[in-house]
Amino acid sequence: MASEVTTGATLKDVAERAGVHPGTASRALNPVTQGLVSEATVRRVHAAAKALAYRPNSIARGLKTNRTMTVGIVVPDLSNPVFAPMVRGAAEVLTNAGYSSVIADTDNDPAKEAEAFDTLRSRQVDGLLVASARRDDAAVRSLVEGGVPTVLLNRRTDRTALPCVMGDDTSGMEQAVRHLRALGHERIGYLSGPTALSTGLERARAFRQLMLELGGDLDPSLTEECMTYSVEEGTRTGRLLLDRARPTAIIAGNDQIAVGLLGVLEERRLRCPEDVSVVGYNDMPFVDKLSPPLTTVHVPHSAIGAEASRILLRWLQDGVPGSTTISLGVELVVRGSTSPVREQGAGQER
Amino acid sequence: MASEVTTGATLKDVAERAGVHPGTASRALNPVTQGLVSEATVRRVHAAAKALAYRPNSIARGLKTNRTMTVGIVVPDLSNPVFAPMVRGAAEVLTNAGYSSVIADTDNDPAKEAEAFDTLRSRQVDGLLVASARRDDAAVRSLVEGGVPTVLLNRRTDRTALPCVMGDDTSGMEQAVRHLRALGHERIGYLSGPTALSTGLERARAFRQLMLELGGDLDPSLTEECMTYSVEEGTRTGRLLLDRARPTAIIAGNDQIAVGLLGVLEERRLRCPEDVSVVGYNDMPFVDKLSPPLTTVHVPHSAIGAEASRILLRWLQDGVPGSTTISLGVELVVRGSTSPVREQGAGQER
DNA sequence: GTGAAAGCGCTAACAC
DNA sequence: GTGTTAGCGCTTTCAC
Repeated sequence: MASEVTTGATLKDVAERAGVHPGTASRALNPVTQGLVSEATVRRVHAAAKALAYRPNSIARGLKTNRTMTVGIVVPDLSNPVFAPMVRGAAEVLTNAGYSSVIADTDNDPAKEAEAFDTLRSRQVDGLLVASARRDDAAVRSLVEGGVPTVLLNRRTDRTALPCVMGDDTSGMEQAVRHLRALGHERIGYLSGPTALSTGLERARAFRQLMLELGGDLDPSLTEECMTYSVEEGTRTGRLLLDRARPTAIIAGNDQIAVGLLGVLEERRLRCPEDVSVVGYNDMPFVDKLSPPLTTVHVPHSAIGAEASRILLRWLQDGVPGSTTISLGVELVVRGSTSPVREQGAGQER
Repeated sequence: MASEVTTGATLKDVAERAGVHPGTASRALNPVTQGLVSEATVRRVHAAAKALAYRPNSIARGLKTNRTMTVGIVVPDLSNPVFAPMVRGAAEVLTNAGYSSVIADTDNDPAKEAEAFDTLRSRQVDGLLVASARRDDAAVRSLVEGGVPTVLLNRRTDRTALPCVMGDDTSGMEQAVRHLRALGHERIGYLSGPTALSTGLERARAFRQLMLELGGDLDPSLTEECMTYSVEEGTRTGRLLLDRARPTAIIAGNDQIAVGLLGVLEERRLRCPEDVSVVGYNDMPFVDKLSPPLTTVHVPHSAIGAEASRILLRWLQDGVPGSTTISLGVELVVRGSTSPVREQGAGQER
């Protein structure tokens, strides 16, 4: 007779082999209920389980207990270097707590996001980690109404009271602006991320606020908004900005935008940092190897994922959402793309 | 009475509302069995389902059908830029086929890998995509014995006959060596990836093979092996190599190693590409922005994930493993880190 | 074309 | 301490 490799042993098989009832076997195998069973039985059952290479069917358990020990993680684009570490940080904490992570990539598409939520709920995930939220996100709102424990990562929505873990954008922008002001820059350009995302809006607001406080030039012609966080948009808006203004420094809404901007500087024969200082945001891998190495705000993405998971786990355990928004500390990393402002006119026009 | 937001409607509820038996409702809702039900009933059931916002419980379905429509994806390190696109490519194909993806990050730890396989099997995944395999991987072998449909990505094992999708390492290395030879390089160094991984071994073999064929210098002092694919190891082995040899060009086992090497070149005041040409492998994001922009072999990681998923899907459908190993085309991308060899002695000693 | 009933593998309330 | 029983939500024979 062929050995039954594919079909694993069931609890009934284990019970039979140990000469006990399935119910007893279940108790013996579950660490929590194990105390209700005699030590000898526990040993026998465990031996039988081992002999049969018994693997509990968590699907069946989930059906009974109404908990799947699974959480859904929804990201806008896994190949974007800021989200992968977030997922990794989250998955690690989740795994250690016995949870599995189902991943969904929305490709920055609201329709796919809604679909992902649907699928995930169908799969009875116990909770959700969402990094794809737009400020006005109907799908996320319906999640709240559906009562699914959900924690937002990095991006938050405007009108929902969901817990959210993110980097401290105000602090990050403050460090960036102070750094530039300390170097003597007054005309500071700003290439904003999309303000349909909370990160884009909040960094832009913080920038304006800080410039107001520290007395920089708030000429609106010094600001341009990208439609997406991408190198291409950095290129496009960088050109627009430099076509009409002469900032001595530019802050970019994130590192991709900064990279696009660096390209524009090069194509216009403007040197960085001598002619224009540039500050990015996120501290993506390898931006320290660019030329010049990018001065940027380091955001602890992995920690964001980990912390969000802990909040979700607590929610799952207590049944009530815990903390609301928490901002993790960020830190400006000064590298080669920023330097003191040059004397007016000293070579700005090549 | 409080509205029952968290507990979704069940099939029984839908059936009741439509005035039919749950079995009938099930048939009406399932596209395959829908033909067995009168059109009027189908409409009534669908209406009821919609009204109750019915969401089928795929857990319960899985218990009955023995298929969870879930596949596990196991990667060694999600924050490594080569794996994220692979996962993304896989998840997209899988999602379109109605499957969900459970992700597991092994952190390059064999023990964690074994654990991940266990968990995933417990969760009754229909199949597995494994990108973390070592050449000698006991855990993967036991997967085969367990009969779990599994497709390997990028890295393959020595003695298992599992389907595997990867980049064509021989072709990649051939293009790299030919390029360098065409530029006049004869003393070509090689910073190998770990040969415990199939990619490390196969690229190293291909390198030696090609050098033999094209008549380059095969002095063993021109080769050094990294213990991991990392910038640090690139730095370490780069120093070792340059301490004892004077290659005019160096090929790195991957881009991280190349980045480490670039750092060593800088610290030794050797210019790239004037003094030493450098070739990487993988074409990670942003290596085109390094200085100099890295010449490297482009590997279609996202396509590897997608193709592996298709093979797995077919296996799941037909019940038999399809193709075995398939190599996807790779292409050398020539950028600024390689140039013609300089005259002997012309400035090599600063 | 539809209802009835069994059962996937497991857990938990209830006996004894 | 252990056996019994019911049932999680669904699919799928089998009747009719």
